[in-house]
Amino acid sequence: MDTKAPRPRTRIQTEKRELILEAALEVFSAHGFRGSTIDQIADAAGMSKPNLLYYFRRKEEIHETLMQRLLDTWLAPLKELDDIGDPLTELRSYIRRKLEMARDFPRESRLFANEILQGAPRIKPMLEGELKSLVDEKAEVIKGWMRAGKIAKTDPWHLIFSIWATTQHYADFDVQVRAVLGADRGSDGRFEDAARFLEQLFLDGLRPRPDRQG
Amino acid sequence: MDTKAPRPRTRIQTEKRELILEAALEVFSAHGFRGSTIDQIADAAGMSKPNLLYYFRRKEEIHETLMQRLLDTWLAPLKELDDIGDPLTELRSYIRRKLEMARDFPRESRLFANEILQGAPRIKPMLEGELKSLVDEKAEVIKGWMRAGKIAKTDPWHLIFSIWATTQHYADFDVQVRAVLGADRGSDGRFEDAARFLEQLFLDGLRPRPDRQG
DNA sequence: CAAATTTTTGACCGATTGGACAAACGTTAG
DNA sequence: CTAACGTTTGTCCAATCGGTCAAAAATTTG
Repeated sequence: MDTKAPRPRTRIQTEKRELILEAALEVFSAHGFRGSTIDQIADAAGMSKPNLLYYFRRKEEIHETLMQRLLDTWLAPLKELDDIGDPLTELRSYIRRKLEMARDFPRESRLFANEILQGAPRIKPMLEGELKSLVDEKAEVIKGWMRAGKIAKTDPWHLIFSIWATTQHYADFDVQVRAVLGADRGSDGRFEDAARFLEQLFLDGLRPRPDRQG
Repeated sequence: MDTKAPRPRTRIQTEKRELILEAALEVFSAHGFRGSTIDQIADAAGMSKPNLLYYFRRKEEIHETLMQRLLDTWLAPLKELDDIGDPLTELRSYIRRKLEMARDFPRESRLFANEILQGAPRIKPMLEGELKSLVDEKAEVIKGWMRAGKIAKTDPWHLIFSIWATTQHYADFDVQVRAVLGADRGSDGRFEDAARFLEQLFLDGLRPRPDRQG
């Protein structure tokens, strides 16, 4: 005999769950897990607390669902880092893609940062398993490029870290970036400036070199 | 007539306040402000909650005191960035100093990261005032180096951001770094590897160049 | 020593929190 | 229409939280 068949999901259930997750992303990313209350999320989703708890039985369940979705989209750019094509171009577009994600999904970035900052209590196994495997695999690809003389020889793991750090910084430390750049420069051109800077940094560094064009 | 003269501090007061701040740093940096309870801090400090509240009347008072101290030590390395000496050497030692701080004061780094992540509710004025001034000033110094052809021309503000991001990453995302590097490489040599990598990144970038020595 | 002052504690309080629950309401299929 | 099922709400609860308070204990001062 089979155990309880999991009921199919209603139209309303699908919609409302989506609404809740969107609201929860907003709230969790701004205040962290413990800093957020079910009431806040329910408010943001335009429903009552008991109603919200009808769709997600516990606060943790919302957070878990959110994290699972997040991780897929979050690692997608790295998965796309491929051995085909010019190495420098590949890296450059990886950096650009990560920077675009920081611009377009800052809440997701902050949700992730919050989790890691607190010691990753809920996703440590994933970090040590899935994430480590993926990074190790891509590190091998990068090592290949180095052996082939296509890019400078250096530590591929720390290279990946530095790309994560510099790009996500613009989402996670957004308030600080805005404050330092000021109202004028802190707005629209910000990400284009960052993209230009990071490209130059990762390609050529700071050591002055003779102008490559007249 | 003068208003209440603020009583001088007792020996016990000085000691116990220090004990509490140390405990609070541990707890706040691990769980964030809202995620931490006075009981946790009192426990970590080896005293009862009412006893702790005898030295700091409110939870926020502990956090404020902690933040004030933090900011001084946190900005010290940037303040030391001086116009004397070789620019590349100056930048290299700034990076090294920041990396050492991430290694030696990871809790302070995480406390700061927590505050910024949540939108810097308690220190935004400082970011827009003191911090912005300091960064603007140092950006001018760096611009001078660029005009003099001592380092490559690029955006000095984003350069500073990238140094902050890459170095603090090793404190704030420590769990992730450890998980990805694994138990073996995750331990001692980690910071030396990072230092070597960052030096190479910031000086020469990734574009392959002919070996500078036989 | 004794008086004054500082430090520590146990008991307590009101507010907030995550969550339970049954009853009411809405929707839909036969 | 009506029975069955899905949805929503008001009310309630126990636990936890930040913080108070008076009184006990320890320390300092004369």
